[in-house]
Amino acid sequence: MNSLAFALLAMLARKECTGYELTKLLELFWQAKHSQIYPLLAKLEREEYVMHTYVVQKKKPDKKIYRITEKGEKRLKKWIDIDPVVPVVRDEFLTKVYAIWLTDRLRAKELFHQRIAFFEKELERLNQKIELIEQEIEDPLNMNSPSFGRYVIYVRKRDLSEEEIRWCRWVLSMLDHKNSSDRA
Amino acid sequence: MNSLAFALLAMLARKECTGYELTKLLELFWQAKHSQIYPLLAKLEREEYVMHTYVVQKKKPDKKIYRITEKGEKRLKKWIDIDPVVPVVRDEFLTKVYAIWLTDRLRAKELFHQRIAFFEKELERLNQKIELIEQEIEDPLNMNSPSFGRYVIYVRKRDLSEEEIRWCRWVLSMLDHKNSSDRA
DNA sequence: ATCGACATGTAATCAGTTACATGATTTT
DNA sequence: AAAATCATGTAACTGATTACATGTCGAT
Repeated sequence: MNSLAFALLAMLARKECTGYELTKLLELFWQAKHSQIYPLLAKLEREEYVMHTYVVQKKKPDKKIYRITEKGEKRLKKWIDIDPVVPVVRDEFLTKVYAIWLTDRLRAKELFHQRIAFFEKELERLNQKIELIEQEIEDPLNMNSPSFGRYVIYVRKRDLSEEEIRWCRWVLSMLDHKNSSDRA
Repeated sequence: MNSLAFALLAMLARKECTGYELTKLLELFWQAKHSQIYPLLAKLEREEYVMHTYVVQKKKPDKKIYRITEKGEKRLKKWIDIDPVVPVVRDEFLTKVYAIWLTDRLRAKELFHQRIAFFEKELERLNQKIELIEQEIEDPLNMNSPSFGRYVIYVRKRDLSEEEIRWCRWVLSMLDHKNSSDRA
């Protein structure tokens, strides 16, 4: 049972999903390709943490709807009680920022402008999602609601995106004001 | 040449390091164990992106000090010009938050209190680092300074840590006020 | 006396990505 | 006519972690 397995269980505890749906829903906090998810779902089923029903469709490919089992929910609950491991972040952008003194000011500014553009698009998407949840769920801020976690995670992502943009603008202002001596 | 290879080059472009030092310095934006770093340094050396000098020590184990080569710096500069891939974040804490409705309020609060404690310790460490850079480097906000990137990355991490703490406190306030009906 | 810092490496395993494979329907 | 969405899977490879291996010095 690895972290991804628990991420799948956490998703399925809230609502039943196909592997295809899980791949997309998981992007919120644990990126994984379908090639990793399908075999893992099969493994979780062999170990009786999840089960599926096969649904035949005519206009679309057939699908497997997965549900969490009693055993799966118990396992998940027990896992929540042990302390989470430290987060891992791997971001190529930061490596480029680290080495930015090797570049010229133009490329430096471009890098940050692109980053801002990326997070502004993210912001828009996240705000839409948040509004949608607020409309659909009667009380997403009641922690007994299965949507509580999902809701606050979206809010977190929005807040952090906004902070990231603020930081980018701050760096850009430094890039504009401070550098009279540009080697390039 | 993978992302980690460029992270190593970016580090070595700023200053020469041993593999041991790189392992620790890298934590700032790309976590990797020494078992991944040592073989990769050897590979980068075979490909002439870095070179090392062997230093014999008496009170400590001997070490290899790595430096970036001309070829390495050229390769790194070229890489900065291509667009960074999207960041990957994998954080078990968020999976637990997603599934928090399955737990009782006590555990929920504990989870967020622990998270706050973790980031407060981080904050302290980061602020110390930032102060140190401000003392040591005459003008860290000049983008021609090899410490520019390092400096702004520390500031970013501090800002994001503060935002994370604010968000945790917000969730905690929800956990306190909103839940009259607790199943546990 | 035990633990952490310094320092480098390999082997085995696990996790994650890319590519291969198929195929209907809907949108551009 | 081409691309995107839906839908599931396997194979090959690359990236990352854990465990094995060694050894001194200084601090507690």
